[in-house]
Amino acid sequence: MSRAPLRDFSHSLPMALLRAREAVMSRFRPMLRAHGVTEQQWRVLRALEDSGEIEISRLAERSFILMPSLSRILRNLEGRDLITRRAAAADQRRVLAAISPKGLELVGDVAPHSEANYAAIADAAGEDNIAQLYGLLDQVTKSLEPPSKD
Amino acid sequence: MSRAPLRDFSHSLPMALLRAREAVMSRFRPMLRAHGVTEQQWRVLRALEDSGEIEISRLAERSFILMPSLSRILRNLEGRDLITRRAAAADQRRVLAAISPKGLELVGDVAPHSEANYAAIADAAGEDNIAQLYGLLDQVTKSLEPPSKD
DNA sequence: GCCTTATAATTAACAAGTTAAATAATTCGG
DNA sequence: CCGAATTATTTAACTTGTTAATTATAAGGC
Repeated sequence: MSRAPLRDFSHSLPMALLRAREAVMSRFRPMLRAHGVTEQQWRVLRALEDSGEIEISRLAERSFILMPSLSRILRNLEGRDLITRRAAAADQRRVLAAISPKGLELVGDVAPHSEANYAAIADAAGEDNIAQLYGLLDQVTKSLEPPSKD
Repeated sequence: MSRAPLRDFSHSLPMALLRAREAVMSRFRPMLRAHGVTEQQWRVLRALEDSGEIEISRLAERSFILMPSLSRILRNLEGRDLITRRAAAADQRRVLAAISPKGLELVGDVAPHSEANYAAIADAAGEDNIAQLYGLLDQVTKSLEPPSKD
């Protein structure tokens, strides 16, 4: 038998994950765009609403956005008065971010549409499949992450 | 009971997919980088090796890269003599791309490392989990895609 | 109290994602 | 044939991802 060629191109795990993510996000992006926020800006606003004022390093972890990207996103959101930033009193290196009233208002406007989308997705794909997918994704992700250092 | 707040921020399907994808890709990117290609450039080269000379619209579908991005990537790869581009004889609008000998050589160099990485990932996450994940991703993706128009 | 080292955040530089607009070639109706 | 509508690709403009370098502040050793 001949040497196995490269894995069949259509069967790549990163591609399958990308495709699935795109299938989901394509249902969200138009709605977010209509409200003037990108997917990542929305993640940041949601995370800030969830956490209250928070160090931006932790915000980066929670929203799963790298610091350089987050830095630009916060500059943008601050410029639109959707968030506030201030240096921490105890340590001037640390920056604390918080969602503003205007930001809260935006989240309030967008949230119902977001929830409706999630419901439509769960309906189309099947609640059970989604739940199973969550579980499997978490499991695989954890097994691939390097042993955490704390 | 109070109105349910927004879905728990940590339980978003797009985020779970993004995290899983990042867990996988973080094992590939350094290796690809060492060979001077990005993840997307690698996808394009692999797709071209797989398909032979092909219309770039179809290449976009296969590599799951939007045309504007692909256009830039092909310009880059052509500039490095890793691929060739030419107009189709029958229809001058269409552009055909093909991998070059130099591109094939690069793929040959990178492929063993890529395969080793896949094996390590399958080992770490469990073959069964990966297979199950593939199936579920395909299923969910298909159920969310709009009914194809052909 | 200094000087080195470490840490938090930003900036830089380049590649890619996303949407819209522009360009160029083809098809189609008359 | 000829001009309007279509189709394939590229370009434009803006945002984000990725890695490396830079800046500013804090912590520790002496």
